[in-house]
Amino acid sequence: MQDPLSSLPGYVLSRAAAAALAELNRGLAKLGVRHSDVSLLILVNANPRLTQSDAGKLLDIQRANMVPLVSRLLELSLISKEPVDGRSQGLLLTSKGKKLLKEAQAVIDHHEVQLQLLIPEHLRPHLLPILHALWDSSRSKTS
Amino acid sequence: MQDPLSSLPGYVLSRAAAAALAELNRGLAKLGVRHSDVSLLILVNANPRLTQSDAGKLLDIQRANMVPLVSRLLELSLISKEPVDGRSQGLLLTSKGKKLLKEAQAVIDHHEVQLQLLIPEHLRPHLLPILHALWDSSRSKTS
DNA sequence: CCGTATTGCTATTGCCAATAGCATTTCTTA
DNA sequence: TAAGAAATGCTATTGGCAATAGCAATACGG
Repeated sequence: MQDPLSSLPGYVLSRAAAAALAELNRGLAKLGVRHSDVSLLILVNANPRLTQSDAGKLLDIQRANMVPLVSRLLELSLISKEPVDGRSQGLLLTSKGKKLLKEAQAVIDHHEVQLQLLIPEHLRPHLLPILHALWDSSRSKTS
Repeated sequence: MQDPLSSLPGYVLSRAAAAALAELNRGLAKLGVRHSDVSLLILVNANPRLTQSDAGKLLDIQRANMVPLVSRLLELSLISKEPVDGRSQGLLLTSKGKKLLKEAQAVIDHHEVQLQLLIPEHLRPHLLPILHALWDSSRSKTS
């Protein structure tokens, strides 16, 4: 059986990412959240009163698509909104949100460790630089 | 602005893959196909009379999800079906499919080259081994 | 021959992203 | 300061892709 795809870095990149994401979501499912939820929680935790729009810019999620994401976290009482001015509202973690984030962090930490363990030791230091090289270029285009 | 996400390999992996995929799809859009279409075309080209089910196993796409994909390519006359036995049908590239694949290959080749160019030269040889390390582990779980 | 597995399919659901458009508020600057 | 431009949050819709459950027809194996 010929498999010309597994020699294409682009293809393997997608598959590796999909596998990692699926694995992460399996871990997060226990907490009732998805990876996108957690990425927002992490961001809000690090930047209290972050605007929904600004969070979207960092996460590369468009304003329109932030709405259901934020609504969901509001409904779960994981975040709250606090008016900043007449149109913007700063996001904050509730105590429930902080507690859940702590649990999610444990899941993520474990996930990241597992990821590293998959890679032969001598290649491990190169993982992040390579991925950043691939990602950062697209960032300069987008923003 | 704190960005705790960009130090997480798992997160950066997803973003890098998403960026690469989006870029590839931009290139393929001119041809009226998507990356998933092309991955199937490549596979069928390398393995004529491949069964839809077997292609799904290689691409990690479930049988049910292969249906719309194959239907689309049939409708575009890029592939054809040839009965193998009472239930299976082998997939074949039509001449139109071969022609389009050749154009798509050019797009992909260019895409893969660009990908490599983003990475500092001394890291380039490590790209594929690292990605395979991440991907292959999930393959042994799945199959 | 009979139970089991396989193949292709329908139908539905969920997640995530993209687009277009809208009302409100803020900023800019002439 | 008034007027145009930009930002913010939102609605509504669409598309791509994956997951699940279930079905009919066919093939396989003891």
